[in-house]
Amino acid sequence: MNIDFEKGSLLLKAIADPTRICIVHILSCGELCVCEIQKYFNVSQPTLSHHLAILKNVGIITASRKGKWMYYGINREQVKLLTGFLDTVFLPGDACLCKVIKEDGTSC
Amino acid sequence: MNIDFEKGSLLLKAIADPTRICIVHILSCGELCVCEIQKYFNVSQPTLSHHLAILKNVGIITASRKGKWMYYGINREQVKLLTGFLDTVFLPGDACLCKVIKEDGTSC
DNA sequence: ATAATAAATAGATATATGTCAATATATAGA
DNA sequence: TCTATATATTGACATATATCTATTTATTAT
Repeated sequence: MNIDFEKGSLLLKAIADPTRICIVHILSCGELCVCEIQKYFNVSQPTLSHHLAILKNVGIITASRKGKWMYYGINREQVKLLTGFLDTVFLPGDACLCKVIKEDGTSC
Repeated sequence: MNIDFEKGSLLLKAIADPTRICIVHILSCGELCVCEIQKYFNVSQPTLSHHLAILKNVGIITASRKGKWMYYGINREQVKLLTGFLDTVFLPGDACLCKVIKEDGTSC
């Protein structure tokens, strides 16, 4: 069970933005369409769309069209992957990469 | 108990980098000096110093000089703050900001 | 078909970030 | 005090990111 720091970083980067972390917070109570989400923020529609695309690309939110509206919602499975990743990262022990040295001499 | 998305984002940004998340992982087993940490990575000494400074600035790692060496280690309290922040962000319920609208009409 | 609404894409721009080489600072030992 | 070692700082540069306006695409209703 190797830790994928690249993948983990992508997940973290996706939520490491004030607007995006607030988006997922708002969505944690249930699905919302873009125009509903937008009421909570002071950003343009394209900017919001951009943030939603970033969150969706890493799988932390889902998107489903219902008529004219695109509904976004939290993907709890991916959230679990994220928290699990963090747990592993901060867990000391025999599985830590400080015990492993790769061929090039490094370990990460 | 308000959620500080700006502060949370700073914490997340600090670890949302492949090198830095690996640094904290390595440090999770115990304190190490810079030259020991460097063995695990393929980056220059100034670059590593820069990453360590970022992690230290948000309080996720500590620094203590011992003679010529600067030892860095995990700050478990700050890690708890981070995981607690994430728990709150993803927790649905009455405390969610989707129920709150500020004066300017937004909520985040 | 046409118009209206919802959302995404394209293109531009300013700022932030990660990296390195060169240099400076700090500490210990001779 | 001089030298060697450990780490930090500076300055430069390329890439990534967040944001906007303008436009396009998708869907529904008239």
